[in-house]
Amino acid sequence: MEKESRSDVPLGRRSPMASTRVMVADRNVITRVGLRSILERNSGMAVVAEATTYESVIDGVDEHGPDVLIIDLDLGDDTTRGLKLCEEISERYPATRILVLANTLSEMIVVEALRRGANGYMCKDEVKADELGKGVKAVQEGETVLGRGVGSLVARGLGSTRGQHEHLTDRELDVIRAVAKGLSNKQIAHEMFVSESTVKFHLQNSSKKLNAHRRAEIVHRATAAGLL
Amino acid sequence: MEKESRSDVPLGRRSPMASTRVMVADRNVITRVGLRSILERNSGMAVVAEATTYESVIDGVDEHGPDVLIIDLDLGDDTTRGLKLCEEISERYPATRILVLANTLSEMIVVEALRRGANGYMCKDEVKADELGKGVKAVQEGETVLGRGVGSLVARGLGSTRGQHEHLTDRELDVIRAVAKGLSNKQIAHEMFVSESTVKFHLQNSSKKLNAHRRAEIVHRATAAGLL
DNA sequence: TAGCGACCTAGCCAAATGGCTAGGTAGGGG
DNA sequence: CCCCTACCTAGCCATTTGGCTAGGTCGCTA
Repeated sequence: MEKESRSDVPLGRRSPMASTRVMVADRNVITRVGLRSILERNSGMAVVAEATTYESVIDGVDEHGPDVLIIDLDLGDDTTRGLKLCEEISERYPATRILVLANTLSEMIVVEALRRGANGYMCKDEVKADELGKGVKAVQEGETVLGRGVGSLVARGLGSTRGQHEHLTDRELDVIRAVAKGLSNKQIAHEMFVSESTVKFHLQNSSKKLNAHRRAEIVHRATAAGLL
Repeated sequence: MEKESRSDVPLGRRSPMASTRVMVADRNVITRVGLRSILERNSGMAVVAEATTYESVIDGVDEHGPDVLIIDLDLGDDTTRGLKLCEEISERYPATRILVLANTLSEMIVVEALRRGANGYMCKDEVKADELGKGVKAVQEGETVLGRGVGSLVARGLGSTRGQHEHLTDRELDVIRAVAKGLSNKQIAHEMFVSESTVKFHLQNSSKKLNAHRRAEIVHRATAAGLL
């Protein structure tokens, strides 16, 4: 509790104890309660707000101006919305640091999140209790924190020549979702009111972006990345 | 299905306070802490043991003889091990009721778990705090509990003529995992030291069991079911 | 002992896919 | 205005697939 650093933080909002004010965004009650318990008990932090939907995150940040927002990108059916949320919050509320707490680990999502303003990324299943408090503190102080497993994953990715994740377009995702349902190109074409060629076109592009060579692999990677 | 019986509960083990003794098996610290907090605070239950690996679950049950074991089937890389664990515990320790607390919802897994001795199935992301306590109590008293979303899922499945989930064999899973990696039948055959025909054979069988018609769909369903 | 399930192999054929080249439009931003 | 992106379409051809029938062995259990 001996930090004060950043003078651009709205001091009026901070408690006299200068304890870190945290907001938790996660649809899972158990996780919310667990985080609150761990953070407040062991690290002397205060969870000042919770959110369970994409809509309510912004409101919570706006109202409570937390030092750190701990967020699970998957607050509904679409992880990409979580990514957009990171971008919006880091732009509109630069005083609030963002620590992503994910269920799954995907290089693509990690990189994308950091690129859009997240200051840390941890994996729920890997993290240990004491690392959480330390991570939050570090993020608050401006560091970039990568939890267990995350760091090595990203490092491996950086070493592999390609830095092009250029996310899938809406149309590509539509096609991939249809492929996952087991539809043929012809069926997908019919369902989307386009020609079979177009479907193949989108799939070819998806293949390149995901670095896959077979539709089964495309589905697998997209699923693992939480894009489905 | 409404039953009321429940005079067959082993009273001898219950504490004088009649408080429920719970064991939690989950690799995720946050979930463990959250469950403990919710159960002990709101429902007057006691979490007497925790486990984070398949190996330690049996030991914990044996040593503490909990009334209810709350378990996430995915305690490592292989959900099927969680299923086997259900079977073993319900056989060797019939006094301990099993409540599965899963991350994902898949009809196949739910049915399989219940068939192998689980007494309840809830989904982490759907369940509300008060439902947890009630669910644990109900399970302890011999009821079968299906959490939010789970019940309707199973009901839909039962209505749809087919009750054949006959789980995938080891070999079939091997093939599916290879398919997910984007390998062709030829490559898989080579990797597994069998003929291409055999690979096709396993895939045909997998298709029927999962009710899929394309390898992409097989991968998707297997993934959704947590078999990957 | 017969039956069953898991496993393995072969061959056939229509259909689907992957990988490519080579075009087109519409909208946004420098 | 031009460039870039997302989107859409066409055709070609080798390879892969889906779906089928028809065999075989092994080990377990009724």
